[in-house]
Amino acid sequence: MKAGTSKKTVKKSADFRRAAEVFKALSNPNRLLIVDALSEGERCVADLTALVGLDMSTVSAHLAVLRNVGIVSDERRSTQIFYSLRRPCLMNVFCCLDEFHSEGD
Amino acid sequence: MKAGTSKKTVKKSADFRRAAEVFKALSNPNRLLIVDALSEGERCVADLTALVGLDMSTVSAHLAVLRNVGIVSDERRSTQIFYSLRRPCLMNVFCCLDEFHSEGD
DNA sequence: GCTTTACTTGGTTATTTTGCAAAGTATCAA
DNA sequence: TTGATACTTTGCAAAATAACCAAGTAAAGC
Repeated sequence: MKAGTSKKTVKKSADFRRAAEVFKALSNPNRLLIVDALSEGERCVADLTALVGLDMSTVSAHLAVLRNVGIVSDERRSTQIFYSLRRPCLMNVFCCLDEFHSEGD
Repeated sequence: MKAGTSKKTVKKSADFRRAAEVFKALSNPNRLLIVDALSEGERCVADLTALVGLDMSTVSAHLAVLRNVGIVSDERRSTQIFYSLRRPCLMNVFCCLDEFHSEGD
C-alpha cells in the first residue's frame, strides 16, 4: 500500500461522479452484451452489430460510451475497427454481480 | 463449485438485463454517496438527506431505486426509517472501481 | 479520380431520469 | 383526536438516453 493511502479512503464528490459514469456505461444490457463478447477477445463493429441485433449506428454509439469511460479501446486495421476491453478487472465486476444475485433473499 | 456450474458461464439476455439494472441503480453520484455512507452502518432518511443535500423526496426516490434492486433494505423504528446495505459485496465493486481508475492512462 | 466497404456523426423521436413542491401516510404524543 | 414529525407518493418540467435513418468520413480497390 502506498504512503498516504488508508483502508478507509476519503471519497470526494468527484470520485462519486467518476464512478457513477462507469456504472452508467455498464447500465445498459446491450453494452453488457458487448463487454461480455469482448471479454473473449477483440471484435469488429460488424461482428458486434450482428451480436446485439441493432442498427450499426446504435452499436457504434454504445461503443463510444464504453470508450469514453475507458472500458474499451479501438484500433483501426484497414477498413475495420476492432474493439477490445482495456480493463481486465471488469470481469471481476461480473463475478461480483453473480455473487450479488446468488446471495438472494 | 456446484455441479452444473462452469467457469465460462453461459449468459442469457435476462442476465444482462438484470445486471444492467443493478449498474443503473449505481449510476448516480448521489446514490453512490448514499451507498458509501451506508457501508459504515445504517442511517435514517433525514441523515442521508442532510448528507446529499437534496430534497427529502428526492432522496426517498433514490432509496427506492436502491431498494428495488436489492441493494438496501429498510426498517421502520417508530417514526424513522433506517436504511442499511444488504450486500456486503458491494464494497468489492467499489474496490474494483478504484483499481479500474488507478490503472488509467 | 470514382466505388465499395466499414464505420461514425447528426437529426429526430420516444422514453427515462432527476429534481422540486405539494399532497398523502404512518407513528407517536399530548 | 388533533398535531407534529418523518417519510413516501404524485405531478410536473428539464435534461439525458436509446433507437432509427440519412448523411459524412476513411481506407482499399479499380
